[in-house]
Amino acid sequence: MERPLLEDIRDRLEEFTATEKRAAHALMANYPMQGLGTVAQFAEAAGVSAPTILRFVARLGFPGFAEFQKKLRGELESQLNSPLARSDRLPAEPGGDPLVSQLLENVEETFAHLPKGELTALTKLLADERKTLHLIGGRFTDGLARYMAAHLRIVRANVNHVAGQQGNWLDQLIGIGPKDVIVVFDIRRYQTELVHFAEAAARQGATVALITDSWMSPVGRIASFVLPARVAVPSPWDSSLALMAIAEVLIAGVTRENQETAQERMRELEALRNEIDPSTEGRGSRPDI
Amino acid sequence: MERPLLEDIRDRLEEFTATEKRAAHALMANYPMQGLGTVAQFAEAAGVSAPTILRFVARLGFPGFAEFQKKLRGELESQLNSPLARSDRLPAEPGGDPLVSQLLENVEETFAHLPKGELTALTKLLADERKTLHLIGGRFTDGLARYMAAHLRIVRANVNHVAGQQGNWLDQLIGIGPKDVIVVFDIRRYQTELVHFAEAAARQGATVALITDSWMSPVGRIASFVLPARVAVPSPWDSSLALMAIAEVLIAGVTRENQETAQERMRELEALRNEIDPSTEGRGSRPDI
DNA sequence: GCAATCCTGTAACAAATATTACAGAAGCGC
DNA sequence: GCGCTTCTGTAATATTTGTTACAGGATTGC
Repeated sequence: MERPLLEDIRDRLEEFTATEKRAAHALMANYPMQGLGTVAQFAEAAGVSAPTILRFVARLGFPGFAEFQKKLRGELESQLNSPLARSDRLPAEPGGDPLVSQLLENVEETFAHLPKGELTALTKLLADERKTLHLIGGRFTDGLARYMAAHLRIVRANVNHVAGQQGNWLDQLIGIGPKDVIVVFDIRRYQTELVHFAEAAARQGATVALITDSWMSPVGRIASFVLPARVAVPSPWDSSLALMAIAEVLIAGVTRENQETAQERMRELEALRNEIDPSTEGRGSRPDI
Repeated sequence: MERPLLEDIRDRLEEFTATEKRAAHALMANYPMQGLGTVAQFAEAAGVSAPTILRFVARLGFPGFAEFQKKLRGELESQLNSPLARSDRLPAEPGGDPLVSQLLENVEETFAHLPKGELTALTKLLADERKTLHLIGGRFTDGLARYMAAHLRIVRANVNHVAGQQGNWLDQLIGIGPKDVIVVFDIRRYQTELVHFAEAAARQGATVALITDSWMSPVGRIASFVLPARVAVPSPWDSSLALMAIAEVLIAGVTRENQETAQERMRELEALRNEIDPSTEGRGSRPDI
């Protein structure tokens, strides 16, 4: 991240003219709000003329007042979106809804108790491009497997989402062996088909990783990695939110492990996309894929 | 001290017109920064015209945009000058993984800003069994649509997940009309196909509900319900966790609204299951389906 | 079905703001 | 002390922004 403008101004104070110093002091005294009004307001607060403010801003390296304000806004937005700032703005109870509170607590508790070594080891395994990944979920968790596969196949090769009719899953066991990794999402009610699939894959030498609830899917018996999540909420349903959070952390971890390959693949995808639809070029700063 | 404008807006949401609601959502999603730019910028973010923003501001009780901005500036200055905010300006080490912290913040922030009335109204609409629900997502959010559909079709009839090749989506527009509700999951990069599908459905009289990110999918222009979620995390990816949390709250809400019908359907499903596989009977205390 | 009312966007206009040109003052070097 | 350079504010201009008028579409009530 770029250093805050405030630090830059403080370091360069001695190179300013007398009136530029007054502008700098006025800004520092009420940072960043003083710079977010008009040139005239800033000038009045500093006791100088409007063109002097513009010269000050130009000396800081901005082509115009608008760019200067853009920088201040960016800093302010980052600050406002930090955790501490947010707690000051609203009551501590997010919405006061017990369901929402429990959802948050589930995610929080899940990561508080998740073995870091297990998470790190699984991340590295999933980042290993010599392996082929197969992601599979049950009736309610297939969306998570699908979500994770959609992301991983962008940052690495050989990612397969085991989809379609459950009766056809066994077809996809053909050729599975020690170079394969099976990632299973399975929460109550555990699905017998998932257990069978995972057991068969393990017999053929594949590594099995399980993302499940606290009561442990039967797949846990043969899995090399088990990541349990809190799913209980005041509702007739179990919540998959914490499993989703685990999936996102794994996705981010694999992307970080394979940073160069990931960026290469994203560029290729972007190039393909621009061939198909050039109007989407240059939309955002993060990987627009 | 005067109550924050944010709370005032949230409480008065139901008295706003459709476009004023969009202005309110846009402001709430990026409060207060969204209101500190120009009328044109605010209008673009909300997907409405500049005069609509001025009408919105007038309805809030401000004689002009300048007074509205003055109010926002005052709140922001108070916040920046509070001890908590000042301590945030110092370097701080977040406890634990910054990614996990941000995931939690996103969910927390999403529900802190989510309008309760909007959420309640959408829950009731989704619970209305005279309606047919169609859930649709993009490349990364299809899993969420799938997840929500898998739950809803257990507690009510007439739930359709719009799946398959995007080229075939238009087929599913046949027969869609005022009795249909389209639930769209769309985050950056917004998919043109989703926009087209939603626009076509709206033209045919369907109600459109959008679950999106803070920057508002273009679907927001024609949606009757908009639920924005925080998606930014310290990763090359956007996070869908907060959208997932919204989906879970809606699922729980619809289940609560249709409690008797839901229990009836769950019993029927359990009976069907026991005909096929009696060994699973009586496994758990919650609806085992 | 029609009239009245409300909502909304477009276009035009008024007002505000950012920027530039220019001239006077101040400072510095010879 | 003078000439040159730099600094600075005023005024003018260009540009941007806020606001209003108006017209078309949607909604509602009779």
